[in-house]
Amino acid sequence: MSTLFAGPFGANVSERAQLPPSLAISTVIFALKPSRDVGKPTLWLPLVRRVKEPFKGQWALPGGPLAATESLEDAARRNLRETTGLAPEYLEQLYAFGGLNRAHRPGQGSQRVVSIVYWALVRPTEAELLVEGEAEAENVAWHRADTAGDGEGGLAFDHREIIDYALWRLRSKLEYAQIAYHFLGETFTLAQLREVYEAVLGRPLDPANFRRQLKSVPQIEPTDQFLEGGKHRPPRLYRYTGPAQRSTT
Amino acid sequence: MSTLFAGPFGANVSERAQLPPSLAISTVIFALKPSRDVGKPTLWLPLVRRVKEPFKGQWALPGGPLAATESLEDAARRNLRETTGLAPEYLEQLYAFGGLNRAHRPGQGSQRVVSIVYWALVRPTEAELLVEGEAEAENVAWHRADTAGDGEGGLAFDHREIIDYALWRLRSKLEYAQIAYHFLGETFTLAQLREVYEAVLGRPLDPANFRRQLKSVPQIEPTDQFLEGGKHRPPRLYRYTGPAQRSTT
DNA sequence: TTAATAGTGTCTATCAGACAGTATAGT
DNA sequence: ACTATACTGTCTGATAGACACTATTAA
Repeated sequence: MSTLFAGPFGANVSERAQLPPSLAISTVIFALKPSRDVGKPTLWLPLVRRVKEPFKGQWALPGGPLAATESLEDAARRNLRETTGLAPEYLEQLYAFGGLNRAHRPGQGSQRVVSIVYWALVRPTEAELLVEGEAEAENVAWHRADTAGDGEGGLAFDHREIIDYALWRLRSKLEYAQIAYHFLGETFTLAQLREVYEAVLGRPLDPANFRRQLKSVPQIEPTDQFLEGGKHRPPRLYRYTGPAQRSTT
Repeated sequence: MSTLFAGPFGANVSERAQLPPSLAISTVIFALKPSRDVGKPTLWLPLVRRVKEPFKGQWALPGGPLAATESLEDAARRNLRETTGLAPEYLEQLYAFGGLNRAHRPGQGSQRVVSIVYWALVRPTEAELLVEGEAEAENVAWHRADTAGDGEGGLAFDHREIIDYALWRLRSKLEYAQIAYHFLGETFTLAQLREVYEAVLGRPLDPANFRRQLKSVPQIEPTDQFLEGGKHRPPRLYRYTGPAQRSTT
């Protein structure tokens, strides 16, 4: 606290002190997409290019200010729809970020911003909406979750750290909660579900043990359909019949 | 969304729509205190009495507005110190609450408030500061966490729901993280630690199994001291040597 | 027939819960 | 000696990881 007014930017700090902090909502939207580099699907997320300073031209999480007549979650859904055209079924609050120096480049004064960040999981069908979608599509693009911003001078604001935190939360939650289905379609094979786990956790899983564990979950019901078209024995399709969204955290 | 402007309070809603949402910080402070009703220690928390409308005279979580030059966590610590005199060593963000109708009694218009809520665990020695402490002590009092506000027309705002959510988070986190020590002093017996778990989880635990599990945690080191003064065989005192605060969530 | 994945069975180490049994203090 | 709690040992059922083995399709 005592170092707060020290340093070359003291004038900016005291200037900012006059303004009340403003509130913004951002969202980390995870989708599983096949990656050319790796043979297996990996985690991707849509980012929007900044058209204004600060960080003009750099990539940032979709988001915007909080309107006065909507709840936090409604604001997240609206911003998502407006900026990327997505309407994810799974949406949960991640964290409120309120550090002092996150709204501007170091040394440039601007208003203090507190961001309430949500995270979402979308299916491939939902993710396609983005590709065909909006007019401003050239300013929205998918990036790999683990490397977004790497060779481009980094992401805007503290969004790289926010994504890393969201990745950590996704991994933690996947291990004890039933959320992997939100990456997949209505029906899926156990191998597809295992690919989700492997992509998120970053390590291979034993197919036999994975099958045994998942079969003990009553919410995963086998259908009488099989996935045709593969080169080999067609796998059975399963369906998730549990609640669409689990309780918070 | 379509029902937002319906109903008898539409005028208030549109009035609020002109104002930007304001930001507040509140904190749920848990302490373990012996309870007269039950023989065992139970969870308590300090509440402050509202001196202004809305909810004047009712009990509320300690908190206040966010100053422009402090981080969210600093704001939580400052509000805590000012309202209750407490300086907890364990402090973590709980959730950001931003529903439309949480800042006022139903039917009374007022500005929209978004609250970022922190939760804290304090030791008995820290908790005593409150008793002797501040001048406005008559407006600060300890309440049982599970029943606070029950026979008094309820707590102010949505604070009863916030406390219930914090209780749920505390129970969840206790089961997989090393946080129970923050309720205890520098050294403690395994029976005391077990009492913390039993009070938080609300169920008895087998002393033998609890001992075996805790002994497999290297951060819990036995001292060569024993707790004298009991009526029976003196138990060994242990010390927690891990990091003071674990990573977020 | 072969390749490749789907799916089953089984062995083992680990661990949580239950609980019997021993140790040691105050009274 | 008695009692209450501290502390240890052991049995059992459940489960995760490793991995051998069988089944079924397309080419």
